[in-house]
Amino acid sequence: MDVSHLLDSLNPPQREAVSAAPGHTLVLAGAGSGKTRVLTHRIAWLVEVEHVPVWAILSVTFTNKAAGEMRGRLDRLLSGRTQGLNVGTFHGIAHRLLRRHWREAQISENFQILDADDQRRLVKRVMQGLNVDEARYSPRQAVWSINAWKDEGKRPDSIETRDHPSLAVFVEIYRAYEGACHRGGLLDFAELLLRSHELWLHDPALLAHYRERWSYLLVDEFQDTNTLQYAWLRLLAGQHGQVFAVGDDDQAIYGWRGARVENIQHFLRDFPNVRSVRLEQNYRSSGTILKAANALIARNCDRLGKNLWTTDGAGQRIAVYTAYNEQDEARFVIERIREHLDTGGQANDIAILYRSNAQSRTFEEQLVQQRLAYRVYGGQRFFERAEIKDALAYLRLAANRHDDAAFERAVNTPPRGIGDRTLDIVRRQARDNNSSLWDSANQASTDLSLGGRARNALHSFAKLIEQLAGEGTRLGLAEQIEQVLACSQLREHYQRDRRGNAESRLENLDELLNVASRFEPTAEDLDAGLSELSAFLAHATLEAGEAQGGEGSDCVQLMTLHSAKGLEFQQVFLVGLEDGLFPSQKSIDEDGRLEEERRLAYVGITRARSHLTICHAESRRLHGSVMMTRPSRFLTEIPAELLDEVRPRVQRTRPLWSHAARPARLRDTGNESGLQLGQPVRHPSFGDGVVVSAEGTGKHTRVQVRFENAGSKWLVLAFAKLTLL
DNA sequence: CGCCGCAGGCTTTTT
DNA sequence: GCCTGCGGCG
Repeated sequence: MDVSHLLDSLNPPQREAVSAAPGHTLVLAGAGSGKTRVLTHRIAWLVEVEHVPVWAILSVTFTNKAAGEMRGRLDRLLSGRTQGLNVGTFHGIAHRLLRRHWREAQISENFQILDADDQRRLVKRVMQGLNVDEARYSPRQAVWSINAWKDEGKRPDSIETRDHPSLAVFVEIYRAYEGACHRGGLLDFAELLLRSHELWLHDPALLAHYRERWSYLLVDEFQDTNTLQYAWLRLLAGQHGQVFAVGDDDQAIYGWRGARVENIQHFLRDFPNVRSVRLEQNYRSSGTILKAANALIARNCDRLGKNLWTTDGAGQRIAVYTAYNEQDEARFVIERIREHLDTGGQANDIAILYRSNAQSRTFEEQLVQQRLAYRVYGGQRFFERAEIKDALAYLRLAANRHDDAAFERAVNTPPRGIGDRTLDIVRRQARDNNSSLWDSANQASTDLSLGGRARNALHSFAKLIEQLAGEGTRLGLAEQIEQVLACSQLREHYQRDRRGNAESRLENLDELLNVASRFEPTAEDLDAGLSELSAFLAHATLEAGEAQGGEGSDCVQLMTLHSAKGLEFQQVFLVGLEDGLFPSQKSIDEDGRLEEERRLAYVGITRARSHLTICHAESRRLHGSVMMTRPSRFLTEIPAELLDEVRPRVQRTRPLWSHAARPARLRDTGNESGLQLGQPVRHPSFGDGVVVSAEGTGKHTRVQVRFENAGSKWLVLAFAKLTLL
């Protein structure tokens, strides 16, 4: 068998991974080392050389984008022989599994998926039903706890609360929320995974079937798996399944949402005879950029250890610019971009990467001013827009009357005289009878606990939904949505909306019709028994779509470091490298969180192909007040000989501000209190520190002091016993 | 019902 | 500083 077309384009370690003998394989793939290539070629190898039937292969990714990319590459590599090959996200695969086995999983046949927003609302409702004091127990935290528990595979009964009474409140919320989800046929994202895991656990025959069926498992971004996903994979693999895991512990940046890098080590421990392969040759960045990345990441402990190298030359040094403030930083970056464009460069080559979304604003303002095309990643996605969710809520309700989340949304949007008073009665009744809002509303519209007007309103709402459900079954998806928009008067509602965005809302609704008319359920959807409507609704929630269009157009890209993972750009501007921003203050304050920030910096640096520019500002407006900043510790961790200071760094020893450059608000505070930003001070209990920010006047003056050993504190000047040093 | 004003929060994001 | 959500009022 001639396998040259699968191996020729690969380097020796890549080849080793792709052609690995049967068994488990761990590929530690450094940034830019061709991991997707290895994954796709491995699948092709299994199919063409090992003669594994495509349906026996399950390839799991985290994002739809990654899954789509993989599918596209495989189509080319296998020249279209990918019928029946399973490539998908953890959630997508779990979803299909549950659609097919809803009975065994003990869930409603036409269950709906809750997105983060639906989940938040529902948890809040549940908390109100339980009379939980929202000031003491925030809905935010409740949602977070529930998701964290689910990600750990825990149900309310298996959570130990004896030592933590306050935890018990959250467990009760979790329990009540589970009840509400069950009644409404609703599954949140984590539930998809947890349910399918439990489905296998409780149904050995079914598990055996899937173990038999999917005996070749491939996992991308293995460092991002959480406890539940790992358990899911391990269960599915069993004794005979072969796992091919690809990951990079140095690019693990999602620990804060439950990802466990340790799963890489667990894989080596839990699975027998894992062959591991390191991919360290980098095909993306210049030698200098790789040196910087290597030096930085070498400061982390507990690494599996990798050192990126390239056959390319050193290339340019990394430019470092010290700006006055965030305005100056943006001005500098945009000037550089102008230069690049003026010398014939493409805007597409350029990315501005930052730690937090709030930073994009300054850049956007100046890009607009300079009339440069740009695109900001992140933000609201298409199917998460209020008007879209409003329209879909009617369809959801038509498909499943007991969907309380959809009911809450649709019942009074547009306003039809079903106010909070009425709804509260409906909600209480639903709670008392353990029924859905729909049933409760229908009951309320006949009994006399409500006024006539409210009864009528509820009654006509119910009629509307029945009508949509009745006529809808004969219509195509787009017609069905059109019918919703017309009959519910949603369209008029948005037309009347004169808060300035009526136009874009209507455009979005039109786009919804477009999307719906183009939509076709996949073979897998149909296979799992989904109707066109259910498939569309699931698609809307599981693949909420791009946040912004303009994908193909030539523009500068702005995004957070997190969203930049997996991408590469000719020229990267890494901005806001200041302690407190990047690394973020929270990760400095809390123990053991710095390494993840450092990995984030590593991800940022390794996005650049040839030009990397790092910026930091000496002062920055953050949460409303101006802060003095220090260059990020990560900047000092890059060897100086790799850096090129664009402007000599201002001496950190006084004067920090020339009189003219000092912002007015700061000057005021400075004059009155005799304190200057940067002033070293001593506090009787916190020790020595430096004034980094100030606000207020007279006896209300508060200063922020960054103490050497006690972190940052806001102190009221009149009371704090500060000594000037 | 809908508008307005105030308080509180505030890193990162996918599914 | 900006956004969200809530409560009060017309």
